[in-house]
Amino acid sequence: MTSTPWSRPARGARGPAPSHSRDEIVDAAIAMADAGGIGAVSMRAVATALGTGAGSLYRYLSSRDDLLDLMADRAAGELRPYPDASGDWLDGMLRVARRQLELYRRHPWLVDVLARPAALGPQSLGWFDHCLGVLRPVPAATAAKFEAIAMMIGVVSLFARSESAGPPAGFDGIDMTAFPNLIAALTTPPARAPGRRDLFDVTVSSVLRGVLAQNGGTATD
Amino acid sequence: MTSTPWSRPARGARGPAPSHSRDEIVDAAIAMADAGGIGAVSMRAVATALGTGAGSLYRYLSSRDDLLDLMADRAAGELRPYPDASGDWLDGMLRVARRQLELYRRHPWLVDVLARPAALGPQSLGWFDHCLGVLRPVPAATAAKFEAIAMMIGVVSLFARSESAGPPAGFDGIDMTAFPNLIAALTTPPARAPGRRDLFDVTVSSVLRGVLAQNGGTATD
DNA sequence: CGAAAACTGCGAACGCCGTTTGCAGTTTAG
DNA sequence: CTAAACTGCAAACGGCGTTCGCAGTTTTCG
Repeated sequence: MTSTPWSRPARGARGPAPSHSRDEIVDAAIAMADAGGIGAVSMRAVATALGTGAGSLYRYLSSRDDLLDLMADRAAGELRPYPDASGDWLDGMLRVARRQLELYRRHPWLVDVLARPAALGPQSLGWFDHCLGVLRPVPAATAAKFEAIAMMIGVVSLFARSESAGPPAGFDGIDMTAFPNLIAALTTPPARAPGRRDLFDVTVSSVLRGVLAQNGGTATD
Repeated sequence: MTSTPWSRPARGARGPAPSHSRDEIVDAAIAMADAGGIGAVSMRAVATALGTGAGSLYRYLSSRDDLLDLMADRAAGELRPYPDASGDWLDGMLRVARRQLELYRRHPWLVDVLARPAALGPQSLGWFDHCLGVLRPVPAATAAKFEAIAMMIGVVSLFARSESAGPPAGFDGIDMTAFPNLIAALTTPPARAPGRRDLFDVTVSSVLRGVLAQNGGTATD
């Protein structure tokens, strides 16, 4: 029913050879997303870049969501090779998180694609498997590890989003006198540029420690 | 140029009295979003619910984004009255965070609306002001407090998103033998339902402590 | 008072989107 | 050699946000 793109073969065995391929389409789509955001990735635009019509893409993909899933998994492949998993598990996860943040910086559209319910592909699963390997020495339940990884993904995407977002819109036409704390905060000059990298490490570490430290690994694992 | 809905008057002073109002439109839009998600809020659908045409809404709103901003600020108003700000600041922020999570549960579309660059309205600013008040006793720089609040918003939205999201899609057509850690994790029976509330509190506390504890409040504030 | 200006609602239209469909041509299976 | 299964492609469908023009209503001002 709800088949993922990886469960369907790339082509049949009867007709003429296809002029394009899934990989080629995904390449073009990623290039457009890198340049103009995920909103620039329309079936018509991708098809035009490939010199064909929008409807022709449906010979290779079952929907636009399908394409986005393929794009996400392709991008996840860029996380290879995975950082060293030996040593302290927290350091290992921090290396993973930093590498993931770099990926989000390289492909800001990934944040939007992952915010939507997505089908996991082999690259994403491989990355997930690596994370579980890093967390192997941690004496926590499996469910807790899953949640820790999910939270790490979320925190990384939060940083990526805040980096690519502009300053908050101005407060035109709003009476500010009712917000004394806000006025006080905004009128004080910004002390200095906060260490973004430190904040990232601190936050990721805090979340991982918080989620995984609540109790020992009972049950099965 | 990029005027917010709050900087534009609700109506002029010359023509006939309007048949509708911004509040009425926002009410209808929120009702539709609660029922069918943010995707169900189309200009045509909202207009139909009000017994008029899609184009007529542009007498009250300058765009659909405008409507979403108004919806978000209306929802933020539901956070009033704000929880007690006295006592330990971490407890105070936890109360704020829990109340915010309840709001997200009541209006799941809020997560999607806030993920997009939004214009802050008076209700949102009032809530922000309250947060700054709770954080007043914390000896940290203003920028750090802003980042702490932003991170708290992000973490709360992560929890809200994970609650409303279904289980991850199956792995049809993917060779699993390459992911030994994943297999091991999936074949172990789930120990027991994890304490979601505890996880929420722990995570929010971890993030706030992590972001705000890195150094004393130097500089001006 | 009367004319001009500024507003109102509204239906039609524009350009974009994802997707479906039908048709003509090509390759393979039996 | 026929029939099935595939290919590319252009047209069309329904939906979207938004714009535009028109007719009617209310206010302002000479």
